[in-house]
Amino acid sequence: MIDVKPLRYFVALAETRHFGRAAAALHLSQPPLSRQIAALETTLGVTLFDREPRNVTLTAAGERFYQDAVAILASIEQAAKNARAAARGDLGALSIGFTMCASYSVMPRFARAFGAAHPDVSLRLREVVSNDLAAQVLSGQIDAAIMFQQVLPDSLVARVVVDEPLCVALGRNHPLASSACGTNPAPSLKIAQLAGEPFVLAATEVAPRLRDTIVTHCRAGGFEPTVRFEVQLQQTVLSLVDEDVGVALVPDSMRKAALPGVVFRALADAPTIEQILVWSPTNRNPCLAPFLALDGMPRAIVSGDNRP
Amino acid sequence: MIDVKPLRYFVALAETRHFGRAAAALHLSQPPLSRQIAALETTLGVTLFDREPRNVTLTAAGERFYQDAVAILASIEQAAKNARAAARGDLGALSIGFTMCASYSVMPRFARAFGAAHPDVSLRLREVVSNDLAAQVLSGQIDAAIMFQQVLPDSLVARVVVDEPLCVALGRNHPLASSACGTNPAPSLKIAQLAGEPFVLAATEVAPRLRDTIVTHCRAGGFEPTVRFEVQLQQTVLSLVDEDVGVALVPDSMRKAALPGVVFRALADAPTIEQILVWSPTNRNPCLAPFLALDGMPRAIVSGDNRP
DNA sequence: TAAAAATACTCCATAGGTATTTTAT
DNA sequence: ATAAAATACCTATGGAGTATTTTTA
Repeated sequence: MIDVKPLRYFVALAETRHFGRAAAALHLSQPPLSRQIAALETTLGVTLFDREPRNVTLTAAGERFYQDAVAILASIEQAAKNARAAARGDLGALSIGFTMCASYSVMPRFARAFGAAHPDVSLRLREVVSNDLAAQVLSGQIDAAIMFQQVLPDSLVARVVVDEPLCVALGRNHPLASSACGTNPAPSLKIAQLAGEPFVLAATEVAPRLRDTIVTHCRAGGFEPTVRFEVQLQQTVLSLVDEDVGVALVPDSMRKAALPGVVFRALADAPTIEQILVWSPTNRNPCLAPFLALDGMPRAIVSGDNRP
Repeated sequence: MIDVKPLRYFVALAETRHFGRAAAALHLSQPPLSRQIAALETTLGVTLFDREPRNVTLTAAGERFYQDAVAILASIEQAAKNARAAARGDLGALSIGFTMCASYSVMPRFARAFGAAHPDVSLRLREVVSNDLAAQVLSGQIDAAIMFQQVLPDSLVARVVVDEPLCVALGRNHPLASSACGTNPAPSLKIAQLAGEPFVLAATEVAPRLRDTIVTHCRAGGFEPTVRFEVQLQQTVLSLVDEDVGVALVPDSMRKAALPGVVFRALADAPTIEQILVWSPTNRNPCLAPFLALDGMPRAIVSGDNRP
């Protein structure tokens, strides 16, 4: 296998077409250059230069080899740069899993900020329905996840990235929806006003904390919510409210996902629901640290160390 | 600059993830492999492997460097192959200049045969009007030329590639054209029948031998041709005949370039005109020899040695 | 404790230097 | 005759081998 040194010598000679000057440019005396070139020609089994006492020229094979050699030397330089960039986290890939609810709150902001700061890192965004995100982070399938606040394995750490109030979603024809008309801003609803309404709720296994928060708030208002429909996604919650089959408490950012038949109203003394960014502190992906260090990334630490 | 040896060692280790087995695969003992990898990491300023006593794994930077290293090693192999192919004349470029007249005779055949036998040689075909082809071959602008037979500089060699009879080109309304009707094959014309006709001829400086041949043949038929129009290209000769402004003797292969108003007729005792392939015996382009050795390439040697 | 990588130390192959010869104009 | 590349010969760097130590699961 041809070595890099002969390639560098060859390129220098091809460019000067003079053994003495090429050797000088290489900080080398002339004889070793002659020997290296001769050895290279022997290895290739090809004459690269036509030598005349005052005229060294490339053969056709030499011309071709020159093009290739220059490209090879450049690609070696580039490989070193790439390795360093990858070690810094400036080059590579980062997989982020997130519940679809996050796509209305922090995810777009993170994606824009990270993409601008690290254009050579491929950000692989994985929307998921179920709540196996923590397991995926543990197994290394994804580098980080954004999900509703929940109890995590000890080996994972997390940070709150969203803490938003819940609001009320009502069908357009619901009596409490029309009471908003004409008033600006519409007055907050009190949770007690929803007593007896059929509720649309996310399933416990998908978003336990969200469901707990809603149920607890209803109880504080003096009633037990009637769970008419149980779904997985907040988007589906709204689709059902849109059909006027029930009411719901949803994260405020879901207002972005408004459907024609859905009216949102603020909730007095609204409880908040947190979304957290979860990762493994043993994660070796150098792209993760820059992601965690993003400008505008909330700092609140939920548990453990915040360094990967 | 990183050397090839460390790259090979790195790739072997990346693929086995085991210093001992990688060293064995490299026909090497383990310590030098450890040292080379450590030196590579120092050079790059990057950790490529996470070493645990029973588990060597690539870091993110290592994964990236592995991709690049494999590509580099492959491109070095390829460069060596390319150089050898270029030396054999299987890879490169060959410039052939030719008069446009040749594009109706041998050029297409040569191009097809050469392209099939040497798919990686770029055949650069240069159509020219004037007769400076010999000068271009001498100066190295083109590797070979196809032209009408003519006197050449001593330093060039040539070979006849076409020797074709002349035929008569007449306007459709010419009396001698209509006499062909109903007879198959049309009888040959005798040159004496063209006595007194206005002739369209190529200029002496463009195709001296062709012009000489025509004039000589007319004289043998007992008349001196009246040169009404003098042009550079045989294509233009036919355009003028098409307009019925004169008659012409043209190489038989020009029948392919028939225009609507042109009728061709064979000529009794037709003189022939040769086209030659010209090259410099000192030409260093390895692609030239395969071209000269093409199957179906006529062997007749006009002058000098036929080896470049 | 054991498998495996890192380190210590030695040796030799080879790259590079100096002096000289060869070569082709 | 001369510029320039090739060759001869010597030196020294550094890569590879053997033996040993260190590491951590």
